[in-house]
Amino acid sequence: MDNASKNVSEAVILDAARAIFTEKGMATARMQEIADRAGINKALLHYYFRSKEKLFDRVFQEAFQQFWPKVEMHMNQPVDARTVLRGMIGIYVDLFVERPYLPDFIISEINRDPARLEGLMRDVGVNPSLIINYLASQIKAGVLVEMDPRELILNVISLCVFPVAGRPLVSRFLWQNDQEAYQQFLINRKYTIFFFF
Amino acid sequence: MDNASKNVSEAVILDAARAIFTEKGMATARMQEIADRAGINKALLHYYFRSKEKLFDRVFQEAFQQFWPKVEMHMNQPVDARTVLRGMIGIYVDLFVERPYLPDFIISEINRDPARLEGLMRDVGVNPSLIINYLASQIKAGVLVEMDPRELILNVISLCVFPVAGRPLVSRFLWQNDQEAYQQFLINRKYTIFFFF
DNA sequence: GTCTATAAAAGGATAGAC
DNA sequence: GTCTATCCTTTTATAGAC
Repeated sequence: MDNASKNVSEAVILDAARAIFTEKGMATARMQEIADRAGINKALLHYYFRSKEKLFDRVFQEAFQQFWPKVEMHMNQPVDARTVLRGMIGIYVDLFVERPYLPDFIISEINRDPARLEGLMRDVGVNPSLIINYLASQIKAGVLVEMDPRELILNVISLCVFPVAGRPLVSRFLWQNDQEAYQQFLINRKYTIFFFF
Repeated sequence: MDNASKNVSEAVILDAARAIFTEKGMATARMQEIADRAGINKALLHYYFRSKEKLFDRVFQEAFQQFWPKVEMHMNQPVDARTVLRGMIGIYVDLFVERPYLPDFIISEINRDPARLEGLMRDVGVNPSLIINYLASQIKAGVLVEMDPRELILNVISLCVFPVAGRPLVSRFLWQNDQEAYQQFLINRKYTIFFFF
């Protein structure tokens, strides 16, 4: 199909779909709402993407990719492991400041259909053993705290993800709904999380 | 209404609704599926609880209560703060081993409708300042690590919640889908999380 | 490629018999 | 209290004109 012949480009639709899907999830999102946001008609959605499911798949794969930051780049730099770790935390904190709905979106939809994972990992080209082996060697060398490397990764991600995914809960319970203060706290996490390791 | 006149008790329906709602969430859950699981007819669901929304509210309030463990009990015991903290971690680990869908259920539904929080906190009688003040005094006394008490609580809960909420993701990525090993790891967290503090 | 109008399906809710 | 049958609304998906 010729791209020049498309007036409302796929990109416009995908932007709208991304916003609605990540905020509401597959089950709650409505095709009508996506069409409205894209400034087009419902029928046109089905013209570009045959079904809600197919549109969702596109959006979700892109979101899943975001969630697996390219930490491999950092690993090859001539810096020590603590700097790599600091960089990884920074990537997540920045990502979630920009896209706060991402964590709960990924978690919920994977829980809804875990079988989806296999295809995603293949398509996105994820290779966890790279980072695990790197951390293992650095731990053995005494550069990082003594800990199972998988547990190290899991702890870092836990500390990055939950404060964002559980934001309404946490900001209400612990910050008395002071959204400014909580937002600042989340940004500062770039440094405070690192103190643990 | 007379309880003796009920053959299929509310409890049976609530058990079924709890299982379906916590696993699939409000939007994905189907009244038909809840009825099937309870071994009854769809119409009977509406007889006991007028609507899906009302049935969901009952289930969700009960789930929300579970999520706010009664740590106040522990605080009044003549034990040091580190023991209280260890007890709090144990409560969460045990709860999530028993009800693994709880964390994502709470997080997702609160994100879907944050306004719900106010009513819930009133009904359940939550008072966060109790535990915050207790931890603050213990930190000042040097019993616990130097840290904003709210951040301390948030970190503990993050480390307890994410490994469960993100289980399919984490067990596939980092444990190569070895469910037995991952389950054992989750149980062991009762001790490993505590090492951080 | 984009629209209006409409079909088709799914799912929550009610009527009425027993 | 429990069931079968049915209604009604919502929402996805398609037909067909321009």
